[in-house]
Amino acid sequence: MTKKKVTSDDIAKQLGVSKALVSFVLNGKGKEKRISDEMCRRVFEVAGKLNYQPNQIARWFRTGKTQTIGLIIADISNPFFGKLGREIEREAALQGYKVIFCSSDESPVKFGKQLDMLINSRVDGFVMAPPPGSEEQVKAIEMSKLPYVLIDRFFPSIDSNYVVIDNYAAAYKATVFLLKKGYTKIAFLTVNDELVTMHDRTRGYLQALQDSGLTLGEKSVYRLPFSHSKDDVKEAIVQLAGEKEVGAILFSSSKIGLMGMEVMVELGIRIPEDIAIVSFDDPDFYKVCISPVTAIAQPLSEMGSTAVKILTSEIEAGEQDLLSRKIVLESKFIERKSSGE
Amino acid sequence: MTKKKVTSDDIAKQLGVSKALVSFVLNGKGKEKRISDEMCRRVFEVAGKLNYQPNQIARWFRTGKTQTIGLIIADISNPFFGKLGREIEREAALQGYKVIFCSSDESPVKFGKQLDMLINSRVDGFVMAPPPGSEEQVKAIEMSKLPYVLIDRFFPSIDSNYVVIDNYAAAYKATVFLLKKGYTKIAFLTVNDELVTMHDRTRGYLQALQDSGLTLGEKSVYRLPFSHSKDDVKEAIVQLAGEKEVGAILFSSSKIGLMGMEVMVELGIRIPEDIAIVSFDDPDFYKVCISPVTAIAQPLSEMGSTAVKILTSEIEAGEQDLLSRKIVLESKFIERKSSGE
DNA sequence: CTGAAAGCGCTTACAG
DNA sequence: CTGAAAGCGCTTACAG
Repeated sequence: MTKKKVTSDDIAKQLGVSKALVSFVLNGKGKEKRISDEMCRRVFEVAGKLNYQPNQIARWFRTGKTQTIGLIIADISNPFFGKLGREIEREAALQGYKVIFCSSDESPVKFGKQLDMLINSRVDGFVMAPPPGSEEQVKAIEMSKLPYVLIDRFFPSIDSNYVVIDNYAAAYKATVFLLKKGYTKIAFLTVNDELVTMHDRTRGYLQALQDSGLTLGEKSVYRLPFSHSKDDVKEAIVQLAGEKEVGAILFSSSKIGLMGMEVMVELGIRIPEDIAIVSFDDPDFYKVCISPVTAIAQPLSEMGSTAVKILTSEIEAGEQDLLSRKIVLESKFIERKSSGE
Repeated sequence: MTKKKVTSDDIAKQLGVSKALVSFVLNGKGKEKRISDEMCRRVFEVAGKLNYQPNQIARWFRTGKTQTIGLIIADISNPFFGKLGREIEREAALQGYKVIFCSSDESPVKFGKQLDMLINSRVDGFVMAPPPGSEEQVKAIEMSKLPYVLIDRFFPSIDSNYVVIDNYAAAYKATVFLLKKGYTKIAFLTVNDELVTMHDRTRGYLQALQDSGLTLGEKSVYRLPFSHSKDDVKEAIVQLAGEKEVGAILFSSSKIGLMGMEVMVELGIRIPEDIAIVSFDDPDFYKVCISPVTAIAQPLSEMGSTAVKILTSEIEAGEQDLLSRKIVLESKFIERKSSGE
């Protein structure tokens, strides 16, 4: 168990050849460079005997590639991003990439700093869910010439790769579902409505109401402040349950759905007897909630692996495709008890 | 918006000085090296004007430090590790480190590969929750001379840094709590009992039963197979609810607790009327479960930040402390409805 | 007190 | 077809 790191030069010296030859052989270019089989065999033999571990940093430095992906999501402790992150890690590993995780907390400033840090760390590319109001930061990536794929969100003003679901259709469908159940007073509780992703959900909801001939309209969309706290949710729910006499609520994410349920439990509002609920996202625990939650499940596994595949193909192509890949996947509606009989 | 990367040499040439001087100034060693204030000012000025971004890889290569921590947990999509990972990321960022996330899926083989990959990527150290049976892999880290801190778990056979909670005491307390509620038939559902962490929970549970004069003992400990599926949990629960006529179950983790509740919902077993439950861990959703879950909350924030602080202090000290830091934190018992009146 | 030179460990273009 | 040499962009020990 020696302490000294063995380098390619050590192998070369021991064999009386140049370290260039060692490098060729170890990188599988022996054939290509017409190095004799016997020599190749001996290089591998000595490398194994010395337990040679190439210094990756030297390689990165030389090649400019780090085999690293920068991932920026809102918050890794949010189960939605946890599942997504897991898939991204899995697919990246499959392709020989490691991933640096960053949580932006939906702050454009933090996001910008993380982006700079990752660019300076010479990641090969990014997968990210940019926070609201971060168009400038995203555009600035262009300067670095690094490829990136947006996930869960995108900006209409930026022509980029992205992987999202059809949010409009999903919200429309969920709202129609509640209407068919007989609910007429349906509220929509959301946050980050500036993001297309979220706004498409709002649009889908409103359109479904309109198409049904109801005119509750805008009044029933509750846009929570940017950094929403449980108190904000509470205030909204108190109003909805009280004067608004709402019969059902559609939550625009599981994070807000969870907060909503917490508040309802505290206030003694029964689900679905007093108020029925449907929620975007489908974390595992929705099955065991106070009333199992009717959910709009996103194909997180497919979203994550698709994003990574697009990214690595661009990294390996050496430059960005002229054509951005814009992937829109379908979600799955899962009925449970929270939406009533 | 030029494409060419600016290097420290560009700044040096423009000022007619050596790039060494530029390096000194930019690294805040101007004073130390007695470089005139005027020169320092000009260096910063030109660096700003050229929008100089030092090539971190070159720096890493030169210094051998990457300002990167390797984090290996079981599964980032598990809320327990999600919260923990979030705290680790936060504290690491505070200290100027980025973190590469790896999920081992509790596989020693995968874990070993991730370790090798991270060592070759020259991370500065590790924070990890090693899977059962990975003693050899952990010991192998010694060869790399890299510092590491275990989290949530440790191996009695390895003298290392670690941060855990007092699992024995927590399980003991939870069991006594159930006994005081009047339950006499209490089962303990667990997995990975080979890990001290988990085994300490088992011991605490058994000791509490013994101290109370009850002799249900071993028979009520259900050790699920290593890679437990919902079917395994179902089988156990069916037995417990049926012939065993158990009145309460203590779950050894939130992952298994969630599965347990799913099964109970499917089987129509009411909580706590038919069977009361208490669970280790306290994910957010425990508050809104079918019956809000009485939980043993771990201080995840403190665990994460403590682990990172120990690690970075060792990284910066240049070598491992002779004394391993073994931190045992307290957990918090939170009573909710799932444990009955 | 200041600055030129060496060198980290690879890969690859190029000369023989 | 093979191998010696250059060079990636920093930092720091060392000579002046």
